[in-house]
Amino acid sequence: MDTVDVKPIIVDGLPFDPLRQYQCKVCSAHATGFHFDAQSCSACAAFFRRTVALGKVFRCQNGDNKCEIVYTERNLCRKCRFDKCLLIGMKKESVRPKKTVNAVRAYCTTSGLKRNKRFATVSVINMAPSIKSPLSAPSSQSTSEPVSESEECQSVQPIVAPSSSTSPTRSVVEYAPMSHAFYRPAPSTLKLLIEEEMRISERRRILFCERPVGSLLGASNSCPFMQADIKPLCFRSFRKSIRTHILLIYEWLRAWPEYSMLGNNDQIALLRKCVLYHTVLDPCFITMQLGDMSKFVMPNGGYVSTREDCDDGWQDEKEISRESKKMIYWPLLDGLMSTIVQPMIDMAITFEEFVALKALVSFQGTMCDISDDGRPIMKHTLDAICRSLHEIVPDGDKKAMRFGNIVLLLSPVFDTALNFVESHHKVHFFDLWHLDSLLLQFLKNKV
DNA sequence: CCTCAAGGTCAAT
DNA sequence: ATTGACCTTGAGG
Repeated sequence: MDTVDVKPIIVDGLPFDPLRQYQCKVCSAHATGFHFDAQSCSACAAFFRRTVALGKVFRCQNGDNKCEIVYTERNLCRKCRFDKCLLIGMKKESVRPKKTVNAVRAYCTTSGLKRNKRFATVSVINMAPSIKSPLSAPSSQSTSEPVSESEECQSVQPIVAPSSSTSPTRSVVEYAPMSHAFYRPAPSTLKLLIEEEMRISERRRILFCERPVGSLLGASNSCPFMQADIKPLCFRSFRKSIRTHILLIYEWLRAWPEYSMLGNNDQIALLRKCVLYHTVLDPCFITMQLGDMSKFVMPNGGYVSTREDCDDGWQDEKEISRESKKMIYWPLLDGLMSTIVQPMIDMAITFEEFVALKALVSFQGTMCDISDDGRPIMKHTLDAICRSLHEIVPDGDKKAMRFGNIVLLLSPVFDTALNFVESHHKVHFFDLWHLDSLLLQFLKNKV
C-alpha cells in the first residue's frame, strides 16, 4: 500500500507538476496510489476503509459540513473528511466486507499458494480452462504435492465442482475462489438487497436532486442525498411524489424472485405493507446517513426540523396549516426519532444491516396477511433474510446482542406504522388535508 | 518475477 | 477508541 511508483504523466510534452500530481486528493499529503478508485494517501485510504467497514456515521464539528481538509488538520472533522473521500471518487463498494473473527488465512489461491507453500492447506491442480484458479481439496486420493499440517491453517469449505469440468477418473472438489471461500460469503439474498437499495438511491438522486448529471448517475453511494441536496419539506410536493415512492417500492418487491411466485392477493398484501413500512424506515435511515439529527429527511429530499424552535418544513401551506401539520405529524416524528433513529445511531447500524432489516420488516410484517399457499414462499424468503442478517453482523462477543438489537427494531417500526395508519384515518375523516388516492387505498385496508 | 491495491496489525496518540 | 505506518496477501502483467 505504501509503495510509490507512479509513472509520470506528460502533458503537452512536459511532465506534469510532480508535487501536485502525487498529492492525496483528500488532504493534499503525498499520495501512495489509487485507493478505492481515487488517488489518495494511505492514511485517508485507511480512514475510508475503517469508516465504511465499521459503518460509522459522523457529524460535522462545525455543523456546516464545509470544513477544509488539509494534511495538518485532516483529523479535525471526520464527517467532512469522509465526505471529501466520497467527493473525490472513493467507492464504498470497493471496501470488502469484514472477515470473520475466526477466519484464518487459507493461502488457497494460485498466487497465495505459490508464495506461501509452507502454509498451504490445499494445492494447485490443473483444471479445465473455463475454471479460474481452481484448487483441489486435500484428499487421500490426491496425487498432488503434500500439504502442510500447520495448525494455523484451516481448510476452506469445499463446494462441489461440476463433474464435467474435470477428469472423470478423479472425484474433484473445487474450492471457491478466495473472495468467496475466505471472506464472509455474500449470500445472494443480501447481494440482491444491496444492489436494489443502491438502485433506489440512484433513482432518488435522479428524481429529486438538482445536480450536474454526472453526479446523479452511477449507483455508487448508498445515501441518495448530500446536505446540499435537501431543502425544507413542502407537503404539497411530497404528496405529488407519493406515487413515485410507491413505484420504487413496487420495483424493490419485483426484484425478489419469490414475488412473482406469490398469488395476486398476496402480492398486493405485500406491496401494501411494504408501502407502509418503507415509508417509516427509509426516512429514518436517510436521516441517520446525513448525520444531522435536527433534520428529518424524507425520501424526496425534503426535511422537517426536529427542533421545536425551528419551523423548517412546518410552515403554513395552502392545503395544510402549520397547526394541522404539527398536530398530525409531530407525534409520529417524535416517536420515529426516539424509537428508531436514535437506536440506529446508537448501534451505528451499517448499510448492509439496514437493507436486511428493511427486508425482514417487510416480510415478517406481512406474514399474517398471506394465504396458506404463499406462506411457505414467504417463510423461505424470511429464513434467507435472517441468515443474511446473521452473516453480516460482525463476529465477536457482542454478535448475538447486535443481531438481537437489530431484530428489536422491528417492534417500533410496526408500532409507528400502526400509528401512521391511525393518524391518516383521522386526517381522512376530519378532512385535514387531501392525501393521494392510491396511498389512501393502501391505508384504508386493514393493517 | 513485478506492481497495485486490498485487508490486518499494533504502537502511538 | 482512533490513527496511520508497516506488513501480508491476491490478482494481474
